[in-house]
Amino acid sequence: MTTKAYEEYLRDCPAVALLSTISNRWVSLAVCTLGSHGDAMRYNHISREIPGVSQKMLTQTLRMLERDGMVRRTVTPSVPVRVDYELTPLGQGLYGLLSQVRDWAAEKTGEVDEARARYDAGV
Amino acid sequence: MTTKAYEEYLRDCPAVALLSTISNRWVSLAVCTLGSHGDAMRYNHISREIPGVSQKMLTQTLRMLERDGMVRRTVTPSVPVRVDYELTPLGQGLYGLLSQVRDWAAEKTGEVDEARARYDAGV
DNA sequence: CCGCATCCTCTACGATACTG
DNA sequence: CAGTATCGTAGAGGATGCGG
Repeated sequence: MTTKAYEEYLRDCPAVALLSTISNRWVSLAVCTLGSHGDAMRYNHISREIPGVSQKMLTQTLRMLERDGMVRRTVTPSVPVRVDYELTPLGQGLYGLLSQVRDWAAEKTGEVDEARARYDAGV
Repeated sequence: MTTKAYEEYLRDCPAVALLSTISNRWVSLAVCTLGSHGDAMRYNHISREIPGVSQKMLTQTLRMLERDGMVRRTVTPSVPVRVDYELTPLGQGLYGLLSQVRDWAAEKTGEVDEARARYDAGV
């Protein structure tokens, strides 16, 4: 439900609000997918790169990113329709950060796994 | 439910799995709070810095971070009990990244707001 | 091919109450 | 103070089917 106090926090501190909307697995996966590919990608291409994402969530996430100015959506009215997505400069800026988080995650996976094993054993 | 394909994706690609667990608002808020404060913080102190977070979510998040080796939890058995949380070197590494995302969010808030206004008007 | 609408299921999360 | 335990709900998110 998100408390009243939290909603006020978000209203008073837009940076936290934006951080909160960015801190979402579908957002980071979508941005990283688009960013690492480099140029525009078709809808099905993106969905293939994120195995298991439902079209609902993918569409919803891409729309949100488009609304926030992170992604440009281009419709080519052929038959069948062709829709391309690409990061805007703003989105590329975010990708620059998120890709570092992704790389950090890749590098630290082992360390985290060990910590988990230690924690689970120590209980 | 998270599809079978997605679960396999997480299993096959631990970096994505870790990225997904990090990409969570409570995680980023907790890490940023601990990181920007610099040294150890008591439970109530953290909760005051994140207005509106429920104790349930805060405890759950801190436990997860502790299990993943990002946070050290220190219990001082006085009366009443005193519990301190601080980032481990691993957690500090993550903070180094997340703080950049936070700063970026702060800087780009205006740009995002404009994009939203444009999008909403354009519909 | 892209994606909206519908329905339905789970689970994330909040509220509340109780303990060492 | 710093939790745990329990319960209830809103909303995330998946499955399915239709339409341009």
